[in-house]
Amino acid sequence: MSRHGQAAPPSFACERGDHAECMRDALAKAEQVSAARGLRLTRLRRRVLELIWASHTPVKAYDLLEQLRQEHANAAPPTVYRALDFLVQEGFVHRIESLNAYIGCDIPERDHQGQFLICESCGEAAELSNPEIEAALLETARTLGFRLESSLVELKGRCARCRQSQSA
Amino acid sequence: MSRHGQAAPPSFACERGDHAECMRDALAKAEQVSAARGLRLTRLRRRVLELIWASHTPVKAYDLLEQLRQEHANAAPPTVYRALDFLVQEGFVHRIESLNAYIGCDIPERDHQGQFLICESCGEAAELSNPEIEAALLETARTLGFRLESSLVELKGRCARCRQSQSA
DNA sequence: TTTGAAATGTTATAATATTACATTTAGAGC
DNA sequence: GCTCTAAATGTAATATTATAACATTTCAAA
Ligand SMILES: [Zn+2]
Ligand SMILES: [Zn+2]
Ligand SMILES: [Zn+2]
Ligand SMILES: [Zn+2]
Repeated sequence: MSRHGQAAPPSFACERGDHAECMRDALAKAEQVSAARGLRLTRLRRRVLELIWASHTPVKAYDLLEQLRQEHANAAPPTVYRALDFLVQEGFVHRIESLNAYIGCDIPERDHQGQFLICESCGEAAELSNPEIEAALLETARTLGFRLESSLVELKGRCARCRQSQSA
Repeated sequence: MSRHGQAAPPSFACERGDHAECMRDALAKAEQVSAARGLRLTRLRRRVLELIWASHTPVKAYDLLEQLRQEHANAAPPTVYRALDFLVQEGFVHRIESLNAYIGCDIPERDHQGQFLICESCGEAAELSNPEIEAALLETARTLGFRLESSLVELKGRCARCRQSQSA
């Protein structure tokens, strides 16, 4: 239920009609996880997380800053970068390196790195966790005697919806 | 032959004793490929490529700029960024997104995206092209109806040599 | 030899991120 | 409740990375 239209394929990134639901769930989970870990999800950090989830596409630090300033006159770059550091550190958001942008993660309780599909047409990004990709990465590292600490996978192209709606 | 020491494992990135050889080969290949494609590998572009190959680790744009300035007083940011744009575009170098840095590619004749292993201890980076990783990425994209245009894989950790020499 | 496109020069500025130090806040222990 | 401390935030300055805009030069094709 709660689909946008009849014929359009679902968004690959968020299939719910109401993205605000995603946000509420994410914030609730962030509260939970923070409590469990003894972290301080302060008003500021929570608000930054909320602003990130409010967007359908990955958000840039200075866009967050601009939004913050409207409700918090003395917000400055460190304000947002510190909040982002915390949120990334704890897995509530991922940084997408190829975009210098941030996106919420809906499974912060699981320790992992993001793998992303990014549509260059609509700008949406979807997180994957494909065990085959992970296995191939681990195996490659192992073969080369490399101790893998972190991995970054960012795939760009066009999502199904954009291909369909734009004749390609 | 041409090994560095007795017991040390070879560098995972460049196993030749003389890295200058890598550079000479890369420049010769760049000349070849440029001629074949009707490209202008100008003195400036060639020099930037040479500076990139001269380093054992990925090089940052402003480090290149600083080096260029010593022999070319009016070098400015656009000087280096334009050369880099050309070199990346034509596949002579890859950009490593997670480092904001550039590294030479020794197979510019083959159209591909880099996949990298990056040692966080010695800073060296090695390009891979693991067909299993590629297959897993393609398959994932296909399954989601995504038309894949480019992919980015950057793996960080510690190389065999660093693990051995630093007791881990 | 003209001439037009590509490359480079030049200046300025945009976009992204961090350092350093001061102040405030929130919770632990009393 | 107080006190103390560590964490979080405020604040100013600056570092790093990258691009825009327009002028000039170079180079090869016609
Ligand atoms: Zn995630
Ligand atoms: Zn799309
Ligand atoms: Zn390559
Ligand atoms: Zn190493």
